[in-house]
Amino acid sequence: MDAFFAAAEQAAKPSLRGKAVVVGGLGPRGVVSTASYEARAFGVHSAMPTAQARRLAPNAAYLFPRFTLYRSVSEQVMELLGALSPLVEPLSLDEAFVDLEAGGVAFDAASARAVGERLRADIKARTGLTGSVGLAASKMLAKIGSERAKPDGLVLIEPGTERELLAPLSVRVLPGIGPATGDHLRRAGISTIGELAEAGEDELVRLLGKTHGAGVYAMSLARDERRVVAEREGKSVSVEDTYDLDIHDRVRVRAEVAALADRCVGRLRASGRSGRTVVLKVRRYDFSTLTRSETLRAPTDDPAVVREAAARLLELVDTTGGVRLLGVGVSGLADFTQEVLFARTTAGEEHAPPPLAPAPVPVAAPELAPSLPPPPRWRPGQDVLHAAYGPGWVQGSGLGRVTVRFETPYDERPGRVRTFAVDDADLSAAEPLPLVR
DNA sequence: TCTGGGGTCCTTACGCCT
DNA sequence: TCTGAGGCGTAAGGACCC
Repeated sequence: MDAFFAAAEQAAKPSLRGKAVVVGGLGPRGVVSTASYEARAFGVHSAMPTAQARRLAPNAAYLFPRFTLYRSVSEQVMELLGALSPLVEPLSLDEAFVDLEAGGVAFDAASARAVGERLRADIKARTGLTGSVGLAASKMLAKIGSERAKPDGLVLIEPGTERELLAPLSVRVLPGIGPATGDHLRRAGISTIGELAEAGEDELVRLLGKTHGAGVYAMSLARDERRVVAEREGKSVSVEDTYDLDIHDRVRVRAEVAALADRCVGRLRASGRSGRTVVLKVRRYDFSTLTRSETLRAPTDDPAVVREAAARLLELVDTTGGVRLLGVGVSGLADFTQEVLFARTTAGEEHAPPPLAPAPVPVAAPELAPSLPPPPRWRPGQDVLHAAYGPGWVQGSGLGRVTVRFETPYDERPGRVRTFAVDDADLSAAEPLPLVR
């Protein structure tokens, strides 16, 4: 999908169509998730601090992400992909690999192109948004093709033309070559994919290590044998928060870690899984990041167990000077719940692991501890419903007032703007409307 | 007012076991 | 009994991706 979050917001909000839109964190430490193409013209791009974006594009609309909307659009698109092939591998909400051969819908360049164009039309009709398609013989080339197809295009890489196409491109277009590896290679005098191929496998292995070097060399020759795999199971679950101001108070740090542990377990349980390794992440005032982890004797989904492990890990780290980020994660995921696991071990195993301390055998599902106070009520971009004026979205709020624009995805023209007291009884939060009726 | 949140994978180091 | 190689699990950090 092209500029996915920003495009979805423009589709939802007629007044933003054709305008610079920036979606991301809006706090003092926020970063840009997605900039509309109009905003990119000002130099705004993903991962840029929002503060910097505001300097470059002060008149753009700045919106919080609305993941429920993006997820529902994503599901619609994935459904269309599923109709093409049983082999669909989602990479994120807005990107997926599809094995057209396995779907039996394409057998040559012409039929693949036809399928791609029909898919783009279907995506547009179903979601109102544009997507780009890359067609090629491997994942790597399909991905490079789709990048070159953006926005709103299709690129087919003919078999046999791959190396010629890759040779002049920057090494940075290859998946797995980021800023660090890119710099590393540049210092070795390698900046294009052609130079990568010329350098040879031995040299790349020497520069980048065995796995990475060999992988990068293969890609430079357009060799990529990775299969499209559907339904990959997640391997970890984590939750983290960056605070607007560094936290210095150790008591407060402990409280935040406990709350994060509960949120993490909430998500773990929602996915019906349990985990064995608890990870605490701390980013200090100077942006140095460290992790501490502890592996339990058995997987757990008990909030108290995770909370206590995280608390123990916190005691291993020095937070004087302040912390800007805290995170709690669980990895080593298993499908067994603790109850099932203990039922198994007590049933017959000779060397059943001793129970965790504290004894984790839950009688009833333990309750999650209450979390911290919710964030401010009205966030830019948020959907609202007014008793008299109907559906709209929050343009901004402050000084006890909230400004709302009343318009829906189905309007052709921008809607009216009105301002209310933040606690106006007629105004309530609402769910996003579908982009297409 | 520099630098999010959710992930994956790889490398290195170390202790332990065979 | 000593020594070494190799495998494995664990821990920590870093690169990368969207």
